[in-house]
Amino acid sequence: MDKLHIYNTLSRQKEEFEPIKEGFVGIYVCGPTVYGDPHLGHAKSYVSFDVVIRYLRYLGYKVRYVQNITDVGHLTDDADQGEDKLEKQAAIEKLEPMEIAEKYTYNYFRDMDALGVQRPDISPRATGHIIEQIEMVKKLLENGHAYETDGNVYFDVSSDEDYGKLSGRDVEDQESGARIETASDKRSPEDFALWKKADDGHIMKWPSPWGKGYPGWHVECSAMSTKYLGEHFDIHGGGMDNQFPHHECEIAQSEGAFNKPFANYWMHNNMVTLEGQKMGKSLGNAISLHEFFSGDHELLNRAWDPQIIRFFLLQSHYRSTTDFSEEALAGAENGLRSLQEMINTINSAENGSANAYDLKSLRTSLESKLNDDFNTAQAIAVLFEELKTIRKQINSGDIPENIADVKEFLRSFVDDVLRLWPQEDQSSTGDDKTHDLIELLIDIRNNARHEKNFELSDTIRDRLEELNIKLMDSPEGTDYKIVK
RNA sequence: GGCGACGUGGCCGAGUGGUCAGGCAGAGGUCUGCAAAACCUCCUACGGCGGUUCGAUUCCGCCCGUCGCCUCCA
Repeated sequence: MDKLHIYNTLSRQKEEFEPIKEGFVGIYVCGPTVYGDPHLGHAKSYVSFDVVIRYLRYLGYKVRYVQNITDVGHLTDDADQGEDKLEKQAAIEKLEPMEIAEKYTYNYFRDMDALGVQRPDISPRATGHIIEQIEMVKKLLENGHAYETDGNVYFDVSSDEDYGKLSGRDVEDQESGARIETASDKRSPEDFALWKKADDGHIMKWPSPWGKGYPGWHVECSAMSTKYLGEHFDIHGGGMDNQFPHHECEIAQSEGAFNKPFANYWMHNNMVTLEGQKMGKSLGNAISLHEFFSGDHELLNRAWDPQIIRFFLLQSHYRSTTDFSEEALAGAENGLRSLQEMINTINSAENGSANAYDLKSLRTSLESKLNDDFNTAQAIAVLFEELKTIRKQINSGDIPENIADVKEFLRSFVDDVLRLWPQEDQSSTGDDKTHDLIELLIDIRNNARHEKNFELSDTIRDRLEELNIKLMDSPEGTDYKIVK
């Protein structure tokens, strides 16, 4: 595809992307509720959208990326009965709710940084936008889409003909089988809370025209996306599990308050399983990202470099489910290393004089893959094939005359967009003394080899390998690399 | 019960109505004192049963299975 196409959940098909304002993209992605450490599901979602953002920028768009931090209003249970997740965790950890929010916001960014996820341009907190949320609720009341009962304000779903258009649901069909525990003051079970009255035990509460209370979960996204991206913007993203009810409610609120379309394109990433099973605390397999990075979990045999997890995720499509297992990750690790070896070889090639490599077709081919709803899996396949070809040329001594352009392009694509560039100068690599010492040992070993003292030469090689220093002989001499 | 997605070779995973995904693992070979790396070659799958078609893994129907949502979740 020569133009960017995005699968739009609203239409259930791929559509050519056309921004509202030429050259600019406003995108909102649902962020985390900060009451626990991020896990593989977060990784899938935010790595997926990271590539979306990076690729939009690569294409030359000026992007404003907004991703909320939910620190109030998200309930543990039924939207009417549950406890606030932050307050519940605060009780467990014996901390203030805002301490919980700070702690897990910190952990969230720490782990996302490790995965190479670019930070959003704006990370608005729900608690920092109570006024905006109250204003939004007032508008909905004025427009007849909401009603107040005894300090609670609910959205009146029956007032919105379009309700269900995103998730393809028909409100009337939802009753049977679903657990219904309607709060007594709601007119209809599908109505949802915009503002909740706080009882005395509630810590996080604010004054409002309806008394002291706190905002409903869905309204924060409507209020904050509007504040930073406008009432009508380009792309809204999030996990598939949020399609209903969260995103459906956002649309209802925003379109009900402003009487204009909300987001043009809705993107949803698919879910993650672990060894074929859904992850969940009750199943005992909810491993946090931090535990993956450190290997510190009883279900894990070893630590997994964040970049391996990123690569593994990008090898599948964001709209497919991803099943994690250590076996699959090990395969991904070898694949990633081999890809990065190719990049290193190409990147260290000197200027050449052989026929130019057809960079334009590589570029076109890679772009066409990402233009097709961000098909990173195919883009990576193209990279494997093409980089292998380039390396072959370099190894045979025919370095293309445009090798500098090739390097520059790889930087912009593999590093800036996919973020799979080889990690440079890790730990001991950059140390000059270490380098000199290894070279010294290589010299000694090569002398031994000339004298056919293979016992000594092999000892040197084996002992270095024990130190994770791998020697590679070639007709041009001996090279080494430090492996992790 | 309702809505939706999916089922690809040992593993992970794209994709398509009729020549190829790709990666990992494995096998053989070239090179090497040996190994590693690199290079060459091989391993040719599409849940089951029907239907449409000259031809289906790709379209349709049914069945089986897995997963998601319908209630908090990326």
